[in-house]
Amino acid sequence: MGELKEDLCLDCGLPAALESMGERWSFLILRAAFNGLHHFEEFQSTLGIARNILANRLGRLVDHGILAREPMPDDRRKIEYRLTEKGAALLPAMLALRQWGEVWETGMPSTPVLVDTRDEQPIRKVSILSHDGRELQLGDMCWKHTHEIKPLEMPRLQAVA
Amino acid sequence: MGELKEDLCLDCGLPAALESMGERWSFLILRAAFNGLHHFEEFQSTLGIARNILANRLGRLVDHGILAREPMPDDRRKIEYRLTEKGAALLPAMLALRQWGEVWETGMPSTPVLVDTRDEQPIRKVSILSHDGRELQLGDMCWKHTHEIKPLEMPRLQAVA
DNA sequence: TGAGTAGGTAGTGATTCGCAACTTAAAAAA
DNA sequence: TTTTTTAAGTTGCGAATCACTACCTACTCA
Repeated sequence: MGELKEDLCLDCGLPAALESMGERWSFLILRAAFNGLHHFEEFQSTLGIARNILANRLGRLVDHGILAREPMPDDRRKIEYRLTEKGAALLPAMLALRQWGEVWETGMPSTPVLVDTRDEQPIRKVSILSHDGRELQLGDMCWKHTHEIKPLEMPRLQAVA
Repeated sequence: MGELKEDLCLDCGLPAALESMGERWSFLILRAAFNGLHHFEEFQSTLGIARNILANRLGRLVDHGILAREPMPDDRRKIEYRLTEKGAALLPAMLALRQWGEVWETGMPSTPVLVDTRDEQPIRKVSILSHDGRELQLGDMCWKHTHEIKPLEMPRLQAVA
């Protein structure tokens, strides 16, 4: 991929994120991992991905610290790929994309669905919230440079001391 | 791209979403659109993308209804690409991915940042919330099939009638 | 009418992709 | 112990996609 102009490359997490997740299969492999798959052959037969591409993508995800690669102690041929903390942190992005696909492409809810273990109720739609918890649409927001942002005035209760 | 096995292909919005957004440049073009860019040359000079690839991606995003293509009335050479409702709905996914990149790749906040127009405070981190608003981590959730989910018992106030 | 500009196409070589066949090392079976 | 099976890759090859440069075509403006 060509290089971005500096001001769009250095200061935004998106190109950085795409460095590891910008390839088509990466998301699907990761989704399978979130669904509890751990082994090469599981990914391969479930996704129908070519073996060399799968090997390449798993390697890349491991290189980026998104998956951890570990031979199983009881059968050292078996390699377990499991999500790292960094990989697990991609869940909101994955879900947001999946939910978008449900609403705007397939028109139906996906299965299976993530539920809160506590009460088995489905999670909310991923959305954008203001600092005080209101849901925001694109029209409710604008772009500011970091230095333009004023710290929030807190109710000064324990302040002065 | 090869075809997925049916049970992973038909019932999930993610592969559907990747059909339009699975290519590397798509996210970056869309980010530029969210940042207020509207014209071919703006995208080209800002992103440094090859012209034919840009033309191809813009066309594809238009085909998928994510961008709308409209010649400007005052100068009909000029074409305006603007986000459709469907395109704007990708913002949570884009932000989630960008925030992930900030935390796990660049290690610094991106600029510019989205703020609530009302109070100019930055938005919250995109996260996963339970139906009643608690923030959930991966360990707090599990997968269920749709038919296994029981409707939530509501406090029966106006129920019986 | 001629110059400039916005938005694209065309040609070309490098890279990536998907498929099938092969490899390697460990485990299980005989 | 030898043979077979299995998990996880690697290799080779043709097809598709990519990026780079140059060219093209409307339309506008002087």
